[in-house]
Amino acid sequence: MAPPNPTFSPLYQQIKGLLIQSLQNGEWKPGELIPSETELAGRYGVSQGTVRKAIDELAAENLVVRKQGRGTFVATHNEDRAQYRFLRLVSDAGQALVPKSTYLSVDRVRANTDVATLLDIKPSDPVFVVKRTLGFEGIPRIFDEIWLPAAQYKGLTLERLQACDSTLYGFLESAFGVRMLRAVENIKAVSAQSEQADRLHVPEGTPLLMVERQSMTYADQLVELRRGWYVTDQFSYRNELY
Amino acid sequence: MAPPNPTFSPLYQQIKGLLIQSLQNGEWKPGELIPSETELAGRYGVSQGTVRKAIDELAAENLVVRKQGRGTFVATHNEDRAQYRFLRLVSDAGQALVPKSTYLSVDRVRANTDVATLLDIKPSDPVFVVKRTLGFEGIPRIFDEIWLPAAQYKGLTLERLQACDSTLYGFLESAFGVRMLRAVENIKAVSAQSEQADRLHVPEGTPLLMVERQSMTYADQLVELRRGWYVTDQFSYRNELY
DNA sequence: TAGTGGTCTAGACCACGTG
DNA sequence: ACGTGGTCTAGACCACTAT
Repeated sequence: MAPPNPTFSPLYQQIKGLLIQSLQNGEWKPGELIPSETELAGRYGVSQGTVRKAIDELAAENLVVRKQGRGTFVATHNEDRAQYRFLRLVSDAGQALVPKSTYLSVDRVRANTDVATLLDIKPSDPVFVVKRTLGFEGIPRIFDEIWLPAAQYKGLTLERLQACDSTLYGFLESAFGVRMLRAVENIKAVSAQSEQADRLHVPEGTPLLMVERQSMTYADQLVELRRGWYVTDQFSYRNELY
Repeated sequence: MAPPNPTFSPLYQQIKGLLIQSLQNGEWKPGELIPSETELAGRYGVSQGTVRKAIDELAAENLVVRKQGRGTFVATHNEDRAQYRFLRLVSDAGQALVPKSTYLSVDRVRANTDVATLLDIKPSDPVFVVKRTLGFEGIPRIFDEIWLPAAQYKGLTLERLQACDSTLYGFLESAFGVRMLRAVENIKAVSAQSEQADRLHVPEGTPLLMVERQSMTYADQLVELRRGWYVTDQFSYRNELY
């Protein structure tokens, strides 16, 4: 007899929202243990199964990591073997590849309209431009140009990047509290222009994979734009479809 | 006091296995409704919640599709709006793209070692080679070479492909009962060779995205190998990372 | 109105990791 | 031995779809 509720939202979704808030406001930091399911159930006044379903979704989105017998941890780009979580490369021989990065430059500039649009900021807002290469066995095979809205990365310098021995995302997470949660990539084939050819030690005109990535943190806020040029004669970009 | 079971397998995983068997042996065909959760619970002698968790995983893997109030259906490459489930392209303007395919040839040949390895069959086993283009607004922008182990596609001809107005996967599903469930892609940038340049109306040497896809059906059995060359100056290959 | 999947609960027990 | 997440159950109720 009761009318159906047009704005129905499952309890576990609301709990999920509360958990995301606690993650976002830093109540639980990357790498830390969050309270147990029963404790959270008590805190929010719901059953343990409802908390479980909320955490299930967070785990599916890689915001947290469950470890049986130990607890649930906030996901981190550091110290996990989740290094290079977003970079899926396989060598032609079929092995996974671990690149080594070399930072070339960091500049503070004003965003052009192109970059501003893709970062959802105002044109002429300040951004850092980071250039680097990723190499395998000493040979640079990826050249990245990375735009970071300056507002969220105050104090970024080339020296700090070069001094850091973790992943870029690991560094940005621990130094600026910016957590990369999700990204969208658009991939094309292009011809190497002079700068790319130079950085990658290939002739101009060499076909390169161009990967444009927009990365997001909580609430889908854009916090990185990146264009990478890949020399793919020894390896491939790997993707799985379901 | 009881010793832990080293070969522990959750009940819902076993149920999932039974459900997959029924899907595989054709008890429920693509597009059909499968029995309700309560009925399956009765059949297997478990609770409805256990069946639910099994079906949850099948739905997450796109083997079945749940529709609230109606039931659970076997996934299909036909009649769904799940057309081109594995092809994620976006135009530079940001819209999704719906290609139109043109079949060029079908040949029955013996697999070379390269193809045989990637299809997990014996060299010199017979395979069909299908060539086609995908176009947008009449302009061919993707050239595909598709290898299909002949054993599973008896009677495939160019005429049948040309006569069919559904997706390739939709056709292979209804004509041969082969369901593409999962695929792995390796992507590179290459220079257009003569055949590709010819088919795609671009000069030789044009940078092309080369997408090599291995497709699998139940039990991860390889049932397709495909190499596609994409002219990516008007659109991109889209990928989402989590 | 009947049947389906979707949510929520409460409680029991198991497997895993750590002391 | 203890606490955690993981499984399983049984039952109640809600939302959606079809008839």
